[in-house]
Amino acid sequence: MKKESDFFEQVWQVVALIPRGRVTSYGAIARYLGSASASRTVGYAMNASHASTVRIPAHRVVNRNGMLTGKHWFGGPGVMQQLLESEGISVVEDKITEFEKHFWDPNKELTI
DNA sequence: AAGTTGACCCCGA
DNA sequence: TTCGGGGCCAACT
Repeated sequence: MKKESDFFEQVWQVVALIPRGRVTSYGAIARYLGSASASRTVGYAMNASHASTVRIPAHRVVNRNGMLTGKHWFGGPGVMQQLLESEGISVVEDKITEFEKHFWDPNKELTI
């Protein structure tokens, strides 16, 4: 069988499992996949999220500081923030307020 | 095959 | 506090 479980698909799976109103970080996903230092690759996978057949809530994935680094990739500035606010997440200056409260760690919530 | 890129993360000055 | 450099992994050219 062809390895459907590409790194991208694994990332998409985790992101797709993010509950509404929660966010996670690239590093957390990378660790969940086993490659703790592959945080950069996780972001790269997000770039290819549009290739996935399922909708990938990439707006729920932010950097370690809770900053919306990839908002520009959503087709326009403010789109990512609006999506987060729509889920009850406050975003100020491209940063998620109370990021710790909204943080969702796959290693913690999900069982490997 | 080799070099470059990327929506990152960590440490030092 | 802000700024700079290094490291890590996978995909792209």
